Amino acid sequence: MSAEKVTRMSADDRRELILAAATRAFAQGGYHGTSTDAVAKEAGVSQPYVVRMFGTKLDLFLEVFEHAVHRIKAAFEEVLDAGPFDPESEDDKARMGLAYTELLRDQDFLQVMMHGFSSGGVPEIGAAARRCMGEVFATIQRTGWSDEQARDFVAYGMLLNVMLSLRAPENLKPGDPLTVLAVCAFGEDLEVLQSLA
Amino acid sequence: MSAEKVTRMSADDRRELILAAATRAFAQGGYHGTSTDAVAKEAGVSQPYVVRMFGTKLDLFLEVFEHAVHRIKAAFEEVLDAGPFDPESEDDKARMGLAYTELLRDQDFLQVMMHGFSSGGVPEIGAAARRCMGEVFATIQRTGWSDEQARDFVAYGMLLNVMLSLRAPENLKPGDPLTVLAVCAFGEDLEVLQSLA
DNA sequence: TTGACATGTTATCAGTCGATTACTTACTGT
DNA sequence: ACAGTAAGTAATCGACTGATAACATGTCAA
Repeated sequence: MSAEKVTRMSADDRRELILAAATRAFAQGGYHGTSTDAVAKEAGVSQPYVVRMFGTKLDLFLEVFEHAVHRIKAAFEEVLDAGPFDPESEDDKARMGLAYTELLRDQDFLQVMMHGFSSGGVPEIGAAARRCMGEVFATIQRTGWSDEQARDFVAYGMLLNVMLSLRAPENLKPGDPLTVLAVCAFGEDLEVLQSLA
Repeated sequence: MSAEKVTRMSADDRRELILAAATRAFAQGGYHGTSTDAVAKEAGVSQPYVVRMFGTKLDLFLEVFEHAVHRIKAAFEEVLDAGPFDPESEDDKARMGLAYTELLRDQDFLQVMMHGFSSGGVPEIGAAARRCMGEVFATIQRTGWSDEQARDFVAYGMLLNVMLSLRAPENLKPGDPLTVLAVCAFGEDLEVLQSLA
C-alpha cells in the first residue's frame, strides 16, 4: 500500500495539462483516429473527466486545433513585429522560413494543423480550418510579398507538413527518391529531426 | 412486391465497382473516418461482402490509396511519354501543371492520396505513403528538373490538395484572405471546381 | 436437369467509443 | 471544526464498428 499524498490541481491548470496531452495524442492519430480515452491516458486522468471538461470530443479537437494554428501564426507575427520587413530582401524571407522550420521541433503543432486541414469532411472542422488557413495567409501577406510569393511560401509549408505526416525523416533509405526530396525540402534541419526521433 | 430480375456480376467487375465506391467514400472521411458499411452503402452491397472481398478495412484502404496514387502518377507519365521534354521550357512545365489540374476534376483521387499521407500514424499506411510519394517524386524527376524545381512542383500540388481538403472552392466568401489564396492557387480552374460542387 | 461452384445476404458477435450519472474526496472560507 | 464547493473517479449505457459464420441463390458445364 503506497500512502502517496493525492494532491489536486486547479481546473485551469488541469485544463492546460489536458490540452497539451490532447495535442500530442491528436498529432498522432488525428480527429477520427484518436479516442478521448487515449487523450485521458496521455494526460493521466480519467476519460469522463476529459469529456466533461471540454463538452465533446469535437469541442476538444477544435480547441487543440485553434491553439496549434495560433501558435504557428504567432511564430510569423514575431518576425513581422520584430522590426521593418522588406519584401524584396532575401534575408527577411529567410527569417520567415526560419520561423517555420523552428516549429519543426514542436512537430505536434504542425501535425495537429495538418490533421485539422484533412478533416474538412467534418463540417465544424472544415469551417475552422478554412478560417485558420485564411488567418495564416493574411499574416503572411503582412510581409508585403506578392500573392504568388505568399502562395508559394504556404505551399512549401504544406510540403513540409506532409513530409512530417509521412514520418519521412525517421524512415529514410539511402538511394530512395523520397530521401532526395526530404534532403532538398528540410535541408540542414533534417538531422535535427532525425535526432528527435 | 417488385419482381425485379436479380442478376449477378462477375467478382472482378464487382471488385472494380466496390473499389470505385470505396474511393468516393474514403475521399470524404479518410481511413479512420469511413466505415466499411459506408463503403458498402455507396457500392450498393452488403457490408460483410466488402470485408470478405478485401480481407480487412486496412487492405481495402491500401488498395484504394495505391490505385489513386497510380492514377496520379499515370497523368504525369502521359505527359513525359508523349514526346521529348525540355526541362528549360516554360511550355513543358505548363503541360505538367495542366496534367495535375486536370486531376482536380477527379477530386476523389487527390483526396484519397491526401488522406493516405495524413494517416501515416498507421504503420502500414505510412509505409505505403512514403513509397508512393517517392514514386511520384521519381516520376517528376524524369522531367530533368533540378531537385529544387521538382520539390517546388510537389509543394504546389500539396497546397492544392490541402485547399481541396478544406473544401475551399465551395466556401469562398468575398474579401476573405482564403479567397485570395484560392484564386491565386487554382487560377482559372477555380470556376470549374465551383461548378462541380 | 442437375450438381457444383461462385455470388451474394442475413444474423450475430465481441470490442470500442463517446457520453451520462452517481459517487468520492480533497480543499477553502468562516 | 465543519459545511460547502471544487476536483476528480467508477460504473455503466447505447450506438457503432469490423469481422465471422451460416445460409441463400444465381450461373454454368456435363
